[in-house]
Amino acid sequence: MVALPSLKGLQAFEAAARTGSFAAAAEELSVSAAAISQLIRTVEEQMGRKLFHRVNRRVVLSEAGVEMLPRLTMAFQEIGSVSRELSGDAFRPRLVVSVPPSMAMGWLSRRLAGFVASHGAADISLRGDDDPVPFDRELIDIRLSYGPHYREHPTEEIVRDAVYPVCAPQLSGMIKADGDALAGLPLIHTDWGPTGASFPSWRNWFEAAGVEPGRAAQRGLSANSSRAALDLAISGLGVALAQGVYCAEAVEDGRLVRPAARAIALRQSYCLTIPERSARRDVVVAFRDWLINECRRAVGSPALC
Amino acid sequence: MVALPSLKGLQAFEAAARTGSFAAAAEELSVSAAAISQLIRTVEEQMGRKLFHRVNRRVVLSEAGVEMLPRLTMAFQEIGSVSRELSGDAFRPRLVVSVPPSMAMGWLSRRLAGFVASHGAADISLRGDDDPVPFDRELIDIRLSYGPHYREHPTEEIVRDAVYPVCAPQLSGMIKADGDALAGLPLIHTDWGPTGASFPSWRNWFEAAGVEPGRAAQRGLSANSSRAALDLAISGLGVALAQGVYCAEAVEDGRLVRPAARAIALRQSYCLTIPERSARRDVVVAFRDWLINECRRAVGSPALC
DNA sequence: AATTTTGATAAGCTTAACTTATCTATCTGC
DNA sequence: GCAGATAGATAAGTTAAGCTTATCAAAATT
Repeated sequence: MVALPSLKGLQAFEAAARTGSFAAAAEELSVSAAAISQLIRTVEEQMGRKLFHRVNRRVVLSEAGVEMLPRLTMAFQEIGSVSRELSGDAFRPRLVVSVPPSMAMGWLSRRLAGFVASHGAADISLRGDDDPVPFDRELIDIRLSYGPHYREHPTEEIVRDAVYPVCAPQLSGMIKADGDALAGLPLIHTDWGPTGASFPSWRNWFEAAGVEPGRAAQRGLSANSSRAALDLAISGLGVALAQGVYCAEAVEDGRLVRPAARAIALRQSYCLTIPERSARRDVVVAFRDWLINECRRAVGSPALC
Repeated sequence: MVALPSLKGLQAFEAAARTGSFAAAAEELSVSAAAISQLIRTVEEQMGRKLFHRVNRRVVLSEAGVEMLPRLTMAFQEIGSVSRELSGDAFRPRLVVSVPPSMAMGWLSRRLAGFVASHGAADISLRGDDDPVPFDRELIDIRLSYGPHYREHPTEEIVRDAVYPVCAPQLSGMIKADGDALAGLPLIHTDWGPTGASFPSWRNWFEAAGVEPGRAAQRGLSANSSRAALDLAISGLGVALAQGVYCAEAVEDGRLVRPAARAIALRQSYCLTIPERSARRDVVVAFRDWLINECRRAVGSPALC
């Protein structure tokens, strides 16, 4: 940062530009109107550019001023908000969590109450984002993603998941031996979305099982999210190829069964990325530990076949 | 804003916390170390809270300090960046445009060069977002969405689109009379996604055409985006139900034909939302005019049947 | 053990930031 | 059209926020 102009000057400009009058800005900052006038003149000199057009004892923002105002407003608002929280007697830490959209919707939001219960209250912002996420612009504290993107930030592999067939118990009557076990059952295809472009399809599963898929692997229902596919499976509409994280719970409590044991490990692990700046914050560390635990518990052991 | 503590004090704190040392902060801000020490002490007194733990002639950030540092860093960076742009001899205006993901990918990114060519250079950030979008956090200047969300910001209806069947010219050989024209053709189903939850399906189209859809309306290919559906149609794999904006161009240049004339108007118009703060910026106004024009041209007249 | 480094504190100085006062152009209400 | 109010510019003088230098002490470094 070289030769930053006076912060007070910029603050005066911001207030004057936002309110549209030097007088109003003076009132807002509890100083005299003359002070505002001088500060802004100084900034204009330092910048070498007019920020206001003086016309008829009235001021209108110059183009440069119009362009820059929103960003300054945001910055000063953030500073004000930080100081207010800091001077209050207690502050709630903020935690910005980003996960793939499919997780944000059901899986994580259902479990989040558990974290809030076991740790203190925090202002948690849960975001469903596809990679890549803008860590700095959004001040994201922790990101869960499939595979290690973000070489520029410390990243750890959490757990390697697998996909395997699941269906409702009613459907499992038709099961024969592994391999062509699924011959008669309707298949549910999942459109994994951008996050899971490399996820196995039914075709891959049949290949791994050493079975000629026949026509079955092409037809059937399809859903455009893991979540939707699972719901269809639970409703008994077919066999879905599901990730352990999402379905292990339902398998354990009996809503789903595994008509065939073969699982295909995903090519990459789930990864946790925490930018340097957030790594030392207590909430972030606590959330990291909690999340890793939840992920491993969710995947469970049954996935490993 | 009541009793904001000294901006310089916060700036000193930010630099010291980020670099981890008063001495380094002093160097960065080109002042003496004593100045930093005093400024930070003052801020701590005003806040009524320690920001650093003094231990052994060394300082470590307090919890409060750790929590607040990233936000302050971002705010001061933004201020620095604004001033640098302002004091440079020319500044490129920033323009943050948000559209539904399906538009960001192909439709808009292909046309954007046209805007850049006809107007000056600008730092354009093109975002594909689902509604609702966080106008203020992201400083979005202009948002195109399907239907009027955002009552809190000035919003205008741009154009009402329609969906109609399109297919590759090779497929159109099998066309009979309107109505059951599509009887023999494979249908491509589109998963409109959250943006277009209310978009018409093939079932709706057949109903509007007064034809019993039979089994055809249920089977066939499906794609999880308008874009993908159109690509399939152009490849000759079937008839897609497409929005005018996306397909009018391909219809005009002959890559697609309309095997049946009936179109269904969408329930809502495309809407443009521009928050107050951005409404007076030149780039924003120019982009608004350009975008409206592009949308209307893209929809074209053939949609209106 | 000597040297360097880092932060705290004190005393005093500089000047950015502020106030008050005065002036002028414009708008408002009769 | 004329008082009165209003908004900003400018000048001159004041204040205190912010700065420096100097000194000290604890630790780390050599």
